[in-house]
Amino acid sequence: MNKRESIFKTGIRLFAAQGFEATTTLQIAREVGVTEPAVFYHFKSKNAFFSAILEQACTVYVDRIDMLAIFADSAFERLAALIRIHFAVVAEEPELMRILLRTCPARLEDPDSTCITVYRKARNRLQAGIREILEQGTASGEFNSVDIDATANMLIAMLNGLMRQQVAGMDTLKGVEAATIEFCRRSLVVRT
Amino acid sequence: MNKRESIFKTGIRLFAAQGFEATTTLQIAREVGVTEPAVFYHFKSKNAFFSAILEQACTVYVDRIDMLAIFADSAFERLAALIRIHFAVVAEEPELMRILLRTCPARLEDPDSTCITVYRKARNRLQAGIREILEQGTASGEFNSVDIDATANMLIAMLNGLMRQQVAGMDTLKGVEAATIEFCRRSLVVRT
Amino acid sequence: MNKRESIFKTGIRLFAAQGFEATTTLQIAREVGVTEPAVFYHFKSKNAFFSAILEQACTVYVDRIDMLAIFADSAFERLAALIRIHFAVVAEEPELMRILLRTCPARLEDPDSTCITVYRKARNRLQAGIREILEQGTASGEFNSVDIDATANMLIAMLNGLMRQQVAGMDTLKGVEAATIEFCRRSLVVRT
Amino acid sequence: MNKRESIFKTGIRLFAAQGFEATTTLQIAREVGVTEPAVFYHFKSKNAFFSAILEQACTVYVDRIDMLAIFADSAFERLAALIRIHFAVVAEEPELMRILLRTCPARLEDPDSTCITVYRKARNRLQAGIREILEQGTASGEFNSVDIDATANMLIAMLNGLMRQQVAGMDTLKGVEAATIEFCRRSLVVRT
DNA sequence: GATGAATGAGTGTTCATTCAT
DNA sequence: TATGAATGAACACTCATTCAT
Repeated sequence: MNKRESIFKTGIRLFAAQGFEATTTLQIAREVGVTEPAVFYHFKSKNAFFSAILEQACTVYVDRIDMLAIFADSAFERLAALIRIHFAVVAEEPELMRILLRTCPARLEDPDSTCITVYRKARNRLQAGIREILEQGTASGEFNSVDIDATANMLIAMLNGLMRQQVAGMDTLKGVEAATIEFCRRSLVVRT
Repeated sequence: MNKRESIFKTGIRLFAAQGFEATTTLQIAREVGVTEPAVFYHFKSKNAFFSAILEQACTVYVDRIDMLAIFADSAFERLAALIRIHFAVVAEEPELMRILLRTCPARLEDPDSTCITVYRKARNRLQAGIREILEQGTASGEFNSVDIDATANMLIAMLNGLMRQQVAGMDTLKGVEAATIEFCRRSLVVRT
Repeated sequence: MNKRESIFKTGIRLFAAQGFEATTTLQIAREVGVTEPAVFYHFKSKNAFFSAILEQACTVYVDRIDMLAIFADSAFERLAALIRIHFAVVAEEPELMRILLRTCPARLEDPDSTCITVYRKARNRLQAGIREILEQGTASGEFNSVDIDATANMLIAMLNGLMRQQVAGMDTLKGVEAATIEFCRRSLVVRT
Repeated sequence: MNKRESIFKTGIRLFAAQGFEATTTLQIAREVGVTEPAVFYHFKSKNAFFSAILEQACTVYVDRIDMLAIFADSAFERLAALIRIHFAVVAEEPELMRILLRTCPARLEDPDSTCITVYRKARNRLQAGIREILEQGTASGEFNSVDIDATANMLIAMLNGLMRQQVAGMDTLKGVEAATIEFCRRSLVVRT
């Protein structure tokens, strides 16, 4: 069994549960069953360790967003898929998403890591994806006409808020996903 | 000038800018121009100090939510007012709201304070308010029929996400507020 | 009794006996009878602590060199006084002089302190003093003519070497001082 | 190419540049291009490694001193040769001499090595050599009569100081060597 | 001969907190 | 009210060294 892997996974669990500052390298080591320097053998520093985890969290998220490219039926179906993805990724990787959402921007600027690059990619993919959906939808007449920039911003905030709610709450109300999709459908899709 | 007040205000500023862990009592004392024990004279502990600030943040927020009771024209107007309030309170008290939003749940369970009570009151007020609006709107035929619980949850998540976006971003897109209101209007209000 | 003073004196003793790296802040604290953070309360860091000590060592040394200005009888008497001073200062403050001599240049460049300034002042005073003596002696015909720069350098090296020998050896041969003075007299003073 | 040799040479370079404590075995290994345990394969411990280097430094030095036995023209010529040798050995092996001069006595008492033996031999050879020169010179009437023990000590201190000056300074004043020899000639050689 | 992994024992430093004054 | 001095407990991190492979 790979000890580096164990350390990594324990790190994810503890950082997710307690946050970066409240988690000590000694605690991680103890839970894995190694000594503290072992953590530093596998990862250059606590910062670098956290960055590696954060990078994976970003990667997991970005990968899901990128899968959307295939769904091209209608603008609304793409939006619905985007919403579903945000619920699904929290359900699948709740700890990584909790870390991703809780990480304050200051930590991202850590010079030890390439993590900020991945983080920005995640943000940009989402923003670009939503804007594209709105543009496609309004251009084709499928959607009511809206202020694209502002509505895109609002939708990002909404998805962010929903993920946080899901991540925080132990009770995952399944109805929220459906309600969100319907809410958007009524608001955006032109009635025939 | 009141020293307790100075300490309190400096605490708000620093906790908002750096978070709880990254802010030290020594730093607060220095910025105020007193010595460290002076902070402990006025506040029992760092936790208690932070709780006092957090309580004020909750109070400020709850007070705004409670003001809504007066606006009773239509269900949608109440919802719109609620949205506007969330933008307004961030604009008026950005530091307090930043503290409120960034505070991780673990910190709220501090036994030193009554802060969690106020915090839960805030959450409950909002939840109750939104549910009431949705019930009123659907009952009167003003709104389309929706899953009230799930939609209320979604709206709370959305407001939360929007506040965070506003609090984090230096660029306050004014259009987002209008876009959000319009988004909700199209989704909820029955077309005539 | 002043604890800061105790820490300072213990620092001198231990740094002199063991050097900078081999002396730990914990050890200093224990010998004083306080806890480790007490050292950091009185001195910003181990570096800054050492710099303060080094500064005092430089000051003690510079003060002795400066006293020489009064002795103005003959060039040779001034040189003899300079030599005597180097023996005397080691006898009076052996620990400070040991620290001064052992300090490697790298440590002097510590940005925490003004210590390098004092150190350079010490070097320059000595160099200027010796050159002045040689110039005065050769100009007045009291000394044989010599290469002033090179001879000054040699004399500095000799004084340095003698101080080290004195500082290192527990057996302070009193004869060395006299032998050194006579050695220089025979070499420099013109025979009549 | 011999790896043990590479490690040895890199050790000399780093110990000379940074001193014993500030040089880590990991750093040595990396600069050589091997892993840390490789250093421990070739040398029992860091102490033993350093001792081996120190021993070579001593040997190099002792060998030069011993060469002097051949020069037997006059007492003064032997002394001049001794001085020249001290300048030459620094010019030829600056790193080894830097290590030799900077090594604090505590390190020499390492029980892992025979290094102290060689070190003492170096000291004793020099001391014996100088005393012999002085005895020969005074006995034959070539030198003025001096306190032999004390003058020998002074000359050792002087040579030590000069080596340090040479080792520390990047500016090797060639004049110093000549000035030193002339200084000693004037002081010791009886005028005819 | 050499390495990857791991460790025991420290190292300087920080921080909330206390207490006599 | 407020401070100077001090502390207990921790923290991230380092280093020489070991050992199975």
